[in-house]
Amino acid sequence: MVRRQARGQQRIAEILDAALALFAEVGYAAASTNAIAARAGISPGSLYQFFRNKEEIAQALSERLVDALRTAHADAFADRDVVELPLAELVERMTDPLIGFNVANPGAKALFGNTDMPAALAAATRPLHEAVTGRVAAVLAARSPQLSDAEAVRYATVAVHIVRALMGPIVAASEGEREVLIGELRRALVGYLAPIDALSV
Amino acid sequence: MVRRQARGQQRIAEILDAALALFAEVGYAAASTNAIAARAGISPGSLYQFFRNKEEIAQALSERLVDALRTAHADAFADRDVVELPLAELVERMTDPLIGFNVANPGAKALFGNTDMPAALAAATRPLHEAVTGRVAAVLAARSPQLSDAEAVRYATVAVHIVRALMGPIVAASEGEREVLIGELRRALVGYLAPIDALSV
Amino acid sequence: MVRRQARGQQRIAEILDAALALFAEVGYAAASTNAIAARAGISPGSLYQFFRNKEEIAQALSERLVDALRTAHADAFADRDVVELPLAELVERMTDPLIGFNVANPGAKALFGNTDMPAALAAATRPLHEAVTGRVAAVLAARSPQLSDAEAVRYATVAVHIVRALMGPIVAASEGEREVLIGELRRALVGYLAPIDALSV
Amino acid sequence: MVRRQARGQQRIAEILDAALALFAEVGYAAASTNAIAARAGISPGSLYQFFRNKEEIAQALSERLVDALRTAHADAFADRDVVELPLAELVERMTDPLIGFNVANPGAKALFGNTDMPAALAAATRPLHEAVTGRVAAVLAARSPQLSDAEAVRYATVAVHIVRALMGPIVAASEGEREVLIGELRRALVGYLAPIDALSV
DNA sequence: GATGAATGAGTCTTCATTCAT
DNA sequence: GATGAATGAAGACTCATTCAT
Repeated sequence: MVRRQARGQQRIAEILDAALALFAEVGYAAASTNAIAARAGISPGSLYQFFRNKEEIAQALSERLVDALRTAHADAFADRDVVELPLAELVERMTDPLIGFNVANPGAKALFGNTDMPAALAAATRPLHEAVTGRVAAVLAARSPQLSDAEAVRYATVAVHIVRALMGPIVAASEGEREVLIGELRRALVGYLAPIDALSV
Repeated sequence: MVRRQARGQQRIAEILDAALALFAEVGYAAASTNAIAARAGISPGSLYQFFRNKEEIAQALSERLVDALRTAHADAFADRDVVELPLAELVERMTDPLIGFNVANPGAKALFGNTDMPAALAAATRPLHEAVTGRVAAVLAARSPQLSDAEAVRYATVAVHIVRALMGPIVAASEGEREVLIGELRRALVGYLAPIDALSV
Repeated sequence: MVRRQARGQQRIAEILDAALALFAEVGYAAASTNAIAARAGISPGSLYQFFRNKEEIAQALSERLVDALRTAHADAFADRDVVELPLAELVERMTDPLIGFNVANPGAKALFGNTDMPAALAAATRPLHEAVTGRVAAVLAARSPQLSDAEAVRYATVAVHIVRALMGPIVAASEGEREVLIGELRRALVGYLAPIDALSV
Repeated sequence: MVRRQARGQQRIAEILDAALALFAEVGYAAASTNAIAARAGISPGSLYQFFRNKEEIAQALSERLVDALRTAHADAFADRDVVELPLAELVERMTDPLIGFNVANPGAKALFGNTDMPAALAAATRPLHEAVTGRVAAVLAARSPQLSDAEAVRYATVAVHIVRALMGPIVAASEGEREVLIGELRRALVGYLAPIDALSV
């Protein structure tokens, strides 16, 4: 039984890998479930044994991203606390794992870096976006206790949108150009956040 | 003959209106040509008398946006020159017509505010993006002559991405929330551009 | 009024020219009436002022072929009578104008050299085929009075089918190869007809 | 699994049967894939599980014909060798299975007896025509070793065209008329081939 | 007579999803 | 659980033909 579930988990992982890879290549809409199944080495019917529909795949993938990001985030702040860092370094530490993940999994763009998704996809990826935004809001609130919840969320939302907007170009850029763009992204974030960051003077 | 062509022009306008409205509701991919035709009050065949394929509709729509933006931009700077304004006001003047247009035509988001388009759409809307980015780059270069071309284009690209990223939320927001978001957008742009704007000391 | 009709006749001729040219390039089925009209330099509506439907164009074209062939045939036997010639020369004289016409108007293949036409086309071109077959049958009967009508028609039908079958390759062949194929066609016809030709000993 | 594939093979056969029947009735161009599917008792989507497009159906059908003809040909010469027969009997033995097959499957005319095909069909059926012509050329060469390859192929091509040309009438004819036409076809072939057949004195 | 927009059924093909085995 | 055939509603696009001007 454990064996069973283990195999099931592996199948699920394989499907998600296949989906992510396909999303990277052709985008969410153009990635057919049959193609995902084929790339995962299973039959279409089997795919539907694990996911009720295409949307659920995106959902599961989103959850996987949430987990990965949670871990990365925790790692990034393992040694120092969020309130001890200068803003520039904070931005760097928060931004780096996100970029790293997206560069490593370009398919994530379809879930994270997309601004105009079909309604279904938007719904499926909402938890991902909320998780990311929530974490950022928490950090901002921690550093600037005078912020209301609404303000923290608003600033976080804007900041996350900026990150998402530049993720596409960053992932698509050549090695060299990428560094430059990452620099610009950080500069934009610092420029935006400095005025509302209590720890920045 | 003139009558004919006048009617033709009107049909084209009606089709583009219908397409824009549908794009606003369901996005580019989900807007079927048959649905566009139906909404324009014509038959599918008629649509193809004016556009060779779906992509061409997006293209024509893009051109319409380019024209509208060119006009709006010219109007915005009719009285004062680009190099005479403080950065904050410059941002406001450049940003306002864009926002106004997008709020009035929410379908524009599918063409302008989208980050992950099907290849065909991306090709069709490239001129639009280049026109917008080019205009911004020109303004930046005019204010900061020490910038290389590449730098001007890079800063403009990033700035435009930021605008596009926030256009979705701005358009979707309620009246009140919208103003707040617009304020944040401006703050983000000023924060990003001030360090490289020669006129901002 | 005469002027009117003259212009009408010319329009008809232009349409038929356009149709023939298009048939040559893409075949009957793929030649759209709109394309024919465009190539004739008129509007689709105008085309239907002269022909009630696509089939009628093929019909008119067939009639034109019938006329052309009648003339060519008459010319070919202006100096000598059909019963005075050796079979080989007879075949040559009957075959030459047909080949000449088809080489000059490759579109004719769609009407004459086709074996498996849509029912409508077959009906429209029947008169053409009957005219050609009828003429051949008449010649055969003139030379071999002992043939019954049915026999003359049957031999003529087979002979014409052979000609049609080889017309495609002949028209498509290069200059040099063409002569060889024409030779083979003649040999085939002579071989087939000699046994039933009273004048061939 | 074997069961599965067996069913697949049967479906393919059913589709090809349906296609052949429809081709017989309305020709290749007018036979829609939906109609083929309907006649095969399946949905349009199912058809595309076995064939990537309409052309591939024609291709598969051609291959089926090639196989059937190969078998028939082999049977026809099981007892005697090709070089031992008088020309008239050779013609009969080569011609009979072809006629038999076409009479039994009148749709074959669309693939085999057609002279003016859409480009796609022509490509799909080339192997069929080459197989038939090749076999005839081989027989001619075996009987007349002095023939060059080019000559053998040329004579074979012409002979096959003659057969194709008369196949339509033969298939369409009534029982009685058919025999007569078959006789004429043989006579035509013998008349054409006798002069170049070394074994016919 | 001419124009060209309009029609709408029909074409090939795709794809998310289901179901018998 | 797995398989892969089956489904059928769309989708983009075409084309012979009609009709208002």
